[in-house]
Amino acid sequence: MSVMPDKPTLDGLEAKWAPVWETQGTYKFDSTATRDAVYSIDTPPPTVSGSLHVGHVFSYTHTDTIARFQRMRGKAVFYPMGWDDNGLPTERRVQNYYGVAGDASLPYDPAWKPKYNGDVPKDARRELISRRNFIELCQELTGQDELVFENLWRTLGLSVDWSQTYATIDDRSQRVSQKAFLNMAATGQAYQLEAPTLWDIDFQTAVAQAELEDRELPGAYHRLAFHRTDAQGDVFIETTRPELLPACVALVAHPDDERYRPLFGTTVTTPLFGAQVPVLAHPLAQPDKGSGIAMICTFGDTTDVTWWRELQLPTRAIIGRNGRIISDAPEGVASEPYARIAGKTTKQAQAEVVAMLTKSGELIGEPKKITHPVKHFEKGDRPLEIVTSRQWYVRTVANKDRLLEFGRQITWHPDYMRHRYENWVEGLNGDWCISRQRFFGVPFPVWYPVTADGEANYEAPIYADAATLPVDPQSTTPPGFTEAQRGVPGGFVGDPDIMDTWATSSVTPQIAGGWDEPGSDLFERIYGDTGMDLRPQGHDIIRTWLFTTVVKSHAEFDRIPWKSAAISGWILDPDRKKMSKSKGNVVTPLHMLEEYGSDAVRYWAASARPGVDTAFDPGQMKIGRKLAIKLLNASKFVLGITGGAAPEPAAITSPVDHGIVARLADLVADATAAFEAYDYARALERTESFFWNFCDDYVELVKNRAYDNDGLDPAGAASARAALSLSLSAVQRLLAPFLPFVTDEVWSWWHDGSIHATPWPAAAELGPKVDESDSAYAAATEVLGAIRRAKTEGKRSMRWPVTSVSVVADQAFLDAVAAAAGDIRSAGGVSELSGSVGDRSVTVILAETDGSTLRS
RNA sequence: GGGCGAUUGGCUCAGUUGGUAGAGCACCGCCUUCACACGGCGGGGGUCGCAGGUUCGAGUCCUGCAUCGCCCACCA
Repeated sequence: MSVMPDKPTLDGLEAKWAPVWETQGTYKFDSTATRDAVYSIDTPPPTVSGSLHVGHVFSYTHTDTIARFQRMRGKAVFYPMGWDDNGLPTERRVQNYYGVAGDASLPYDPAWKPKYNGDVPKDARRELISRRNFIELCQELTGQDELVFENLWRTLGLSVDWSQTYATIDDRSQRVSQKAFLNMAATGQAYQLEAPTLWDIDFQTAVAQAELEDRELPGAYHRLAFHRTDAQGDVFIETTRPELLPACVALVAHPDDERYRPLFGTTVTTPLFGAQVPVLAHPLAQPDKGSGIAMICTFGDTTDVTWWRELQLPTRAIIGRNGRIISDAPEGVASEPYARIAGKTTKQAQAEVVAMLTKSGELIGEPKKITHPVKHFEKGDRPLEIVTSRQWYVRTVANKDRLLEFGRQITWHPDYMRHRYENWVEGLNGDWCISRQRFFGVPFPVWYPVTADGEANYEAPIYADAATLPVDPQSTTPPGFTEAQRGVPGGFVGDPDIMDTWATSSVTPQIAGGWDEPGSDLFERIYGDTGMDLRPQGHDIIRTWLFTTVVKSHAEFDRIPWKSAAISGWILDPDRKKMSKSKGNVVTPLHMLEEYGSDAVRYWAASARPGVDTAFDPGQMKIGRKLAIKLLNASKFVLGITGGAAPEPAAITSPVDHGIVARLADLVADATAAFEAYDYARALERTESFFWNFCDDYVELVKNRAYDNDGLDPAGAASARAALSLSLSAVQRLLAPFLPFVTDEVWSWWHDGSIHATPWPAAAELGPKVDESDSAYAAATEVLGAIRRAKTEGKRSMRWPVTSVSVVADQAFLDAVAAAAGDIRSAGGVSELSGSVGDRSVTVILAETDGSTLRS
């Protein structure tokens, strides 16, 4: 127990209580609890290379209120924290922070040190360093970032068990990712394939469907003349990408399109490049697009890939991995015009092709300017291209039905978020490409034999032994080989790629739960046969993190990964635009916590309905701060009356006291049900509403009786004190998930031990519920309201005496008033209180003088 | 094109089995030392996006429409 200060304040409560929770292990997971006694949370690992913003504070607070509720309900809460330091965002941050770039061909230099530390001059050239040096820098910088994050989370009051942390690039995560991969490869759920792939020409890597986004870009329809080989004239197509003309392998129109039906099966010659291509029919061709007939290029977009595959067309690839036109013309394409675009970017090539077409007269009319959606890698700047490459894939399309069924098995909060998932799964048009041609990530635990003629044989991958994980095939050798055999005929090569960041994030339950750790039964306790309890996350990553986790859980366990998914909304600017850094309106979270106090910021976050996009609103934080201050003062006042004695429900005898307790019982039931349905916002709103009513009306009504200054009514005093104590205890605990700092402070004034380790209020502790008892309290409140109104209208203070109050009402109301008469007279300063039957009215007559002269 | 959500006082939002519209902020007025001026009390202010329908009765259920926002899609 700690001493109740004379002037309670919120200042310093974060610094006071966060260390206490740490040293007392308040949030430590009970690793002996069995699965049914555990509540496990698949915490989102924040991207440490990014900056924390109010959106993080917002959504992590939501999860924390749930964690705290479950803990008070008696569950052993497994609430870990992960750091997402894997992947491109970290690479980019390291490149900019240290002024370096990775180069896989360079040897490792153990003595190398970075020249800059976040102070890279604008004109500095990037120093090329080895992959291993680069990765060491990534680990160094993310280590620093993690400390900043942890500090913020502790200040915010997240009830995370800080002994349960992981990083998505640490050995454990790598081991789990690789083990999951090996298992999928063994069952055929993962496979490799040489095929056209979405490709980012700047990052020089394959990307997955889930990482695409459309961006509106200006473009133009170019009307081109293809020549019929039967000399019957020309066929006109419209294209936005004339530079792909040499990659054209066919024309295609809808099978029912009368205009082109006669042409099906014939051959035409491409303008400029003179290639012979067939005219074919396919139902994906849209008669109302352009001229209704399109050129198929290898590859302009994903539709081209579909046509190419389904019509079994040849390949004329002209775009290289760097986004430039490759040097050699494809088979059947005129080499002279091709030489003029070879080596150029697509943009330069387009200008050149248009110039040549104009000269040859095969460009009909002026290009028609349009804007159209173009596919981009969500983290990239230039449009994606499609290039043929060998990649690893995880099966999704073949499992659609099962994945949809899993989506229905998961309980979604709010429920309608389920549609996002279903929409995505139903729209899948290719398996999940999980390999990336990057540096910082989890390598594939795979080698390939090198044949006698020096080529890697991808058909016979050598998988790492699971017991040796994690492995980096670039620096370790497969069983039975020596390092000297690397890259030589008869030897081996390591798979050079790393996994998609989601390939690791999608096993966060396994990573956090120590799935692969010998001798650990943690995973059984937190996952077991049911999956974890909760996955909290944003709706923007349903198609990535949520979906891929379900995919992995399906592949490994054929089971949903968690019972519930709680989807948070976004933080919007006050003007309802999505908050973004580029607009310069991101508020620094730590500054915000310092300015308003952590409890106040948490109040703002918890006021938002689950899943609802919410405006950043300092006003709401001020209200939260007022609530916290009110709790300090009301607690001090009530404890001053009761002396901090434990509540004794049996002492409650007054109808007014029964009234507040009955309302309290309703509140407890309501808040509990709301929390069980993940509606923390409702639980908060109800509790807050009760609490203000308790302070403004109930406390005012009974405080004189509770003091019992003249000692005439000890039973009445005991009754009031018991109800005050009972209410205060319950309210403090009901607010604990939202305002952890101030509630532990006020709880410590009359209890040993943290409020956060105390049971959630239950109906049983409130004593037997007395029905109808609310009417005395309700009547008292109404009459007191009339008295206050009279004083306000008479421009008197609330302490001004009242000569008489006459209540006219039905008998039931009069009885209720009579039952509360003592409290009404005392609280209102009423000399005479009378009642008569009739239409309800309350007449208040104020005293002529306030009587202060008499008193003195 | 398909899907989802939102639309309630100036602002931000509640309104859970359909029963005469609520809160906070803002605004106006009143009240100061005895829990709280980081306070208390009171007041004004809304035909609940529009149009139909079901019902004794609809902010609440059904249909259609409008506006805004988001997700998805094979937009040559």
